[in-house]
Amino acid sequence: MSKFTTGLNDEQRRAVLTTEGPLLVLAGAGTGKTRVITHRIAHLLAGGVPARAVLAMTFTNKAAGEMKERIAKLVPHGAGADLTVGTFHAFCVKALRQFGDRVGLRRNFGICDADDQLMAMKQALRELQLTEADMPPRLCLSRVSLLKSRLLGAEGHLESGDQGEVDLGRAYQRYDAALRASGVLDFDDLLVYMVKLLQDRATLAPFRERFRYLCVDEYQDTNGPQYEIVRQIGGEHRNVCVVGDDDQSIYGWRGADVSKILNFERDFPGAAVVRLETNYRSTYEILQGANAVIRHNTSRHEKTLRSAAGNGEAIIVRRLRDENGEAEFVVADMLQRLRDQRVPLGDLAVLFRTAVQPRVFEMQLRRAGIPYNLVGGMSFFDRKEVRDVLSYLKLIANPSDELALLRVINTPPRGVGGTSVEKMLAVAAQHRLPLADVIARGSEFAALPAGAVVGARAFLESLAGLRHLQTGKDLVTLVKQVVQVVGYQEEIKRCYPEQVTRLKRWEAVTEIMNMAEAHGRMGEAATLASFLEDVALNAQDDNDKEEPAEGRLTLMTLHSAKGLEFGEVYLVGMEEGLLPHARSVADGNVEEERRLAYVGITRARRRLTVTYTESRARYGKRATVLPSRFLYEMLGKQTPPDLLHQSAAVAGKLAAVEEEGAVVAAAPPAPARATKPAAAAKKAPAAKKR
DNA sequence: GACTGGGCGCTTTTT
DNA sequence: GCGCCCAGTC
Repeated sequence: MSKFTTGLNDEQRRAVLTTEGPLLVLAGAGTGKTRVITHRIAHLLAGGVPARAVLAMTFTNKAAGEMKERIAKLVPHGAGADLTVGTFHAFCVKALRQFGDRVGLRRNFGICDADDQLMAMKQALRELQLTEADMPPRLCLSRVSLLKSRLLGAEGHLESGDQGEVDLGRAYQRYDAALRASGVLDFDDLLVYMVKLLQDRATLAPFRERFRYLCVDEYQDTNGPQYEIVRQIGGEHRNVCVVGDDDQSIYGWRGADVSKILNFERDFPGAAVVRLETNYRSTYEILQGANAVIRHNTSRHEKTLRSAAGNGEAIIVRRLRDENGEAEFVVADMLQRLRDQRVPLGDLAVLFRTAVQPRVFEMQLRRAGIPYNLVGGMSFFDRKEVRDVLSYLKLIANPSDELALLRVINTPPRGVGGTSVEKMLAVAAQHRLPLADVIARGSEFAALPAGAVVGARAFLESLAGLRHLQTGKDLVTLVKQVVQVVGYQEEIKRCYPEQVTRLKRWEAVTEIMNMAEAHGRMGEAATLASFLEDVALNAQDDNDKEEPAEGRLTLMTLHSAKGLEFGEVYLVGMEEGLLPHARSVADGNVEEERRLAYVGITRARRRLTVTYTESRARYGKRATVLPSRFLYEMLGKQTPPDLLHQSAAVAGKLAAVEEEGAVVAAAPPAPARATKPAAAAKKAPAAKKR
């Protein structure tokens, strides 16, 4: 026995005590997953395992932070200091900084974000003379990312008979070449290069020797390279504990591979399996609804959530006329809960499928004067000013960062327009020189417009002049000087005549200064490079901390709700076409949508309200909509076959439009509709007239 | 080279 | 219905 098992149920205890050999913990929503992981690690340490032998990997910084914090509370002061707890990406960056030269990386490689990726891809497509119509950059990027997340290179596509596929392969190659030339890696590369690194036995051996106990959180979200990293490091001693819930796998579209958790017992023969099914979060009624929905998925580990909390209120289902009515109802209901039931604001959340849905809710909430927090949306780091200033900094840290250079080469305008940049790039390609060198030696090349060269060169030289200010104590000075040297404040004034927007924009710039100041306090270890790395890897988190959690209600997508819980949840837009999303229906991904619905339902502790509408404005047009099949499932009803047909027809049309020209056999024509969508709602208890 | 309007096309977004 | 891209003007 161990003191770390007191207060745990039998299954949790078994998971904590099973320290040797492979272990799969299937942790349903709200079953105390984090508790098990943290107690298990504390138990390992108490049993004499040195902290430095433990490697725990998560997908988010938030999860990593929480894990560290909770372990620290369990073990004697300082005993957890040598644990390696972090995201896969952070772990890989650290390893690659140390050994990256073995796989052809520079020590000071940068990490590029989504925006840089898009720029690189656009550049690649331009070079290949592919128009955006032939090959939309975003789509191309997501396909390349998907390939990387399966550890696939471009080769397979280059030999394809299909021109589109060949183009994709070539774009993949050009894109990668652009990143390499800039000395940066994208997020997928961090994992892919780590796998490459571990392929070398001599490099792998010390990792295996050191990390004798592995733990992976949210294993259902593991992609190809991540799995490979776990398999390589843990493959010999096999002390690999993975924790996750296949029913909450909602990131398939970006490469997460549920089959990894479904096949764990095959991949690690002899694995112990623990199912955590006692839910400490929600009422019996809510879990009934959740179980009833998820039961309809076919490929899953069988699990049924049991409520430890006992009975509560029935799930409330409401049908509304349209999205405005939906928002009105929800906000009015919330107001009533706040006033009459004294429900704290922080206990309330509205969850939705798509980013356009919250708009009407925001309007209503503002009108009602209720403070809310919209999670997601544009992040601080997506703002133009932030991206611009960070690009200057990236250029100072790494003069060959061509992506950063291209972004700000004419910001503020310095006479280096698109045509000039094109010419410079052409010269660079022709002479196989970095863009920065072409600019520096501009006068040697007759083909270049003199004015543009002078402007670009002056810009690069002024940045180079600041390169000496890179240490921790000078980070803030550096940012201030950069902003001053390029004249960014004036640029903001020029672009935004309105005082209010101007101030907001400038605020973002000063916020970077604050971040630099905070980072500088790390002391000697703080450098410009470490600052940029921190920003790249922790961007999302810094966004989160802005939220004054209490005293605001939450609006967020189902995706961002995973892992959270709220006293009272409004799951809105429970309609065919929205949840499940029409696109997913068309692609045959209804099971992942069902998991999304399941995630939504299981966020609620004591009260769940599900709403759907009769009509909804979509792409500016109003259309009649049907209640979601998941609603029927949740209520234990047969989904009308009609509804599925109609939904498939709508989805089919969408797909046909998208694959223009392709002969897509649309679903059979919708039968004469006669379903009464209200039927489901009528049965639902507690539906009250407003 | 820098600024304005018409046209198109749309999920989700841990790092 | 909104934003983003490109094409057209000054």
